[in-house]
This record gives sequence, structure tokens and C-alpha cells, in this order.
Amino acid sequence: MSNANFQALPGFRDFYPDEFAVRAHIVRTWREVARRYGFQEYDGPPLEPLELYTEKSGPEIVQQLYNFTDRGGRDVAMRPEMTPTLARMAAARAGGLRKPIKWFSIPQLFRYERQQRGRLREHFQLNLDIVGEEDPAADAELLAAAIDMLRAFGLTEQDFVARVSDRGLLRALLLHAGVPEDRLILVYNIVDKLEREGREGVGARLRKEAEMGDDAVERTLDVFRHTDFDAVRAAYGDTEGVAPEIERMAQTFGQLRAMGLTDYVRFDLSIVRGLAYYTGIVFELFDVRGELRAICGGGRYDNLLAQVGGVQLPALGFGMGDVVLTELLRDRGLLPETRHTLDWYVIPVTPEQRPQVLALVHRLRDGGASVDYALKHQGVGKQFKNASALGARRTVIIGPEDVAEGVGVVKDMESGQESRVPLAEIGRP
RNA sequence: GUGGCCGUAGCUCAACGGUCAGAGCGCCGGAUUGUGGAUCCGGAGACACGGGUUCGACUCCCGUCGGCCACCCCA
Repeated sequence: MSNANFQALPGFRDFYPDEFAVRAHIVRTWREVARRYGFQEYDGPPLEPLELYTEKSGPEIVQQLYNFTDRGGRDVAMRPEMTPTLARMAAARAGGLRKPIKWFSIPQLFRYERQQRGRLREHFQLNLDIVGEEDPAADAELLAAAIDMLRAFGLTEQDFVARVSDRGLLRALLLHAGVPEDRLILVYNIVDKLEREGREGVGARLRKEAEMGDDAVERTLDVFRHTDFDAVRAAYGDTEGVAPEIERMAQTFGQLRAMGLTDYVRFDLSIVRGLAYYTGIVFELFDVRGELRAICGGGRYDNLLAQVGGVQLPALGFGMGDVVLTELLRDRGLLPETRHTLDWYVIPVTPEQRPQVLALVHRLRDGGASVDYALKHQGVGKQFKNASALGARRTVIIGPEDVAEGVGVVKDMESGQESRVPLAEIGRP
């Protein structure tokens, strides 16, 4: 506080032990669910060639890159997302990897943007991807994994919902509505704002920015009038070009129903997502109260491996950041108590017993126990206070008489029970 | 990058244009040289930084930095 020059950079976090414990809990839970789903962990470089992002991800990401030119004259960027790295890695060894490839990673990602609640310049993000499977079963599997990630923290359908759309279906519907093919991306980005700007605002922008006629604008807005999948199916199920996309989504939803996850899923065509490379299903997980930013987002990107690595492999995945998730868990009281504990705390009565204390401490540690003791000599009362504060389950007191007899006084800190135990037997079952 | 609000100990808060800026929790020490959680006593610790107005600024003004919110955008 006295020296303002040495704060963490804006948007970057210090993790003090209590905060690190929260992060560790989140990462541990992510790994556990990934394991249940049979995914393997990988990682890549935190610094990548700038070009890996400039072409593939769209302007949204490129505007906010942490990038610079290195001493070798290379344009580089700290990774803002993991998917291009994954695409490169998977493509490079595509021939030798058993499909489907089910991988996950927990990279630290960076973005240069003004920080706000839930949005920093750095975060840890679970990335979970399936490469090499185009069947809608993979879509359902991925979405189920995203949902179960949150369920594993104790969140329920009362807390969050997955809003699901599909770029392929949306594309077919928009083409049918009269949107020119070369303006699809533009229209995606405009209708993405439906919730915020309303039908009027979006309609005006479609006319102005996408230069669409009144008729096409009306038909485009009509697409989003349907709020549930069955209604869309009823309206467009027989439309040429649209029907196969609807059939595909129906399969995905059917499988989610079989998994018992229907309550967590809501069809919502207005979910578009900014990234340019999505080609099929796209989804975002939101807190039900709508107080926070998206907790998780992902989708299918069947052309990215071809673009990045020259290998035509379908793929899909999602990202889930630690920042919004931590806020949500804190709001719902789902962060666990993070209390430090020790198996043993060993107490010399006078400095003369330190050799015996050190020998015992080290032997217990060798056996795998967590053990601590006072690094400088303190009164016994003081040492007990510390043992208590550090969460020691048991203490061993060693005084002059004890050394003479080769014993220590083992005390159970919870019950207060004490017993004299030969030093060589302390810690033995 | 633009705009608005905000900035007092590690944390949560208080005070005032005029003695030495207070409290609780936490931290350190002691009561306690063979026994913890409790209690009591003591201690360290802050006006974000810089400048201006004023006899006097934590208070008013400006700038910088930082935080929150909105825009932008979204992991």
C-alpha cells in the first residue's frame, strides 16, 4: 500500500493461500469430471505465433491480444484461447492418434482488455475437446460434460442453464429467410444482440448494415420468434436444406434426454458466439438469475483443423473459466471450507530435545505424514497454540525426562487424550 | 479505448477544514520454562501517489495510479 509501484498489473491476480485453495478446488473438480468422461490432459505453449489467432478466430479476439515482437523479430501473442493450439497439436499427429481424440487442458489465458467483474486480463480456463467424430452423439457428450462440470460443484438446474443453438441450423434458416450467403457472418453478429437490442434494433441494423430488404428482415426475425425446439421443428421441419439440420439437433437433444439432463438444456437460436470458426452446435451456460457473464461456452468447429493443420477432422469443444465460476460458487455458498491441517505437531520442552524432535519429525515425514514444529524455540504453551492454529490432529511433547526414557507424550488434540509412547513407535499403525 | 461512481491498517468499518486519524477481527509479544481452543494485558500496522487552494487538507480542487459500473466486447 505504501508503494504503489509494486502492485500486480491490472487484471492480474495474486493467489494467497486461501485464494489458491479455491483455485485448486476448481481445478481438482474439473480434472475429476474430465477423468469420469475419459478425457486425457495435455498442454501447449503459453506463447504462440500471432498468426495462429489473427486469421482463425475472428476480429473479436484479435483486438484484445497480448502481443509483441520478440527478439528474433517474430510476432507472438500470449494465448487468448486454447482451441487453435489444440487444433495445431491434434492436426500435427492426426494420423497417429486413435479417434475420437478426447483431450482436456487447463491453460492460463490472456487478453488485453479493460477489467470488470468476471472479466480479467488473465484467467484459467478448462478446455475440453473431442476431435474426429462428427456424429451428434459427440455434441451430446460434450454438452453433458459441460453440464456435469457444474453439477460436480453442487450447482443444479436451479442455478444454471445451457442455452443451445446450432450454426448449421441457423445458417440454413437464414439462407431460407433470404440472407445472402456472403453476409451470414455479419448477420450472426447482429442477431447475437437480440437480447440486448431487441427486435427493433436488430431489424434496423439488418436493413442498414446487412443491406437487407424489409421482407428478408421480417423473415429473419421470424426465425427467432420460436423459443423451443419443437416449434422450430413444426415450422421448418419439412423445409429443404433445413430439415437435416433439425434432424441432427433432434438427435442431440434426444440423447441428452436419455442422460436425464433435459432440465439443464434450453434451445435458443439467438446464441451465436463471437468466434468465427464455429460450424455446428454452439452453446453457453448461464446462471439462471442472469447476474453473471456466461460461465462456459463452446461448440463445433469442423473446419479449424484443416485451416490450422491441413487435416480435415471434425472437432468440438468448450471453455469454462475460473473467474465467473468462482463468483457463482461464492454467491451460492458452494465454496468449501479451506482449513489448513497437519497430522502431527512435535513440541520440544526445552531446546535440548531438538535432535530427538528433528529425528521424529523427519521419520514421520518420510512415512508420508504432514508434520510441523517450531523453527525457533518457544514455550510449550505457545507451541500448543501454534499446533492448534495450524490444525494439528495430534501433538508429541518431548521433554528431558521423556528423552531419558525414550518416549514422547502423544496428545490427541480433539479429545485431549494423552499417552506415553516409545519414540520409535510413534506414527506406527 | 470512452463515460460515471469510488479509494482510511491485512480484512470490515468509523471520524473531522484545526491537539497525536479510532474500533472490531486478524497478526506479533506477554500473563504461561510440561499443555492448545477461552480470557486479560501490551505492541506493530492506514489517510493510494503527486501537485494545488488554505494560517492549517484525510477532508476542497486537479492530475496519475488502482477498483467498481456502463459502453465496447466477451474466455
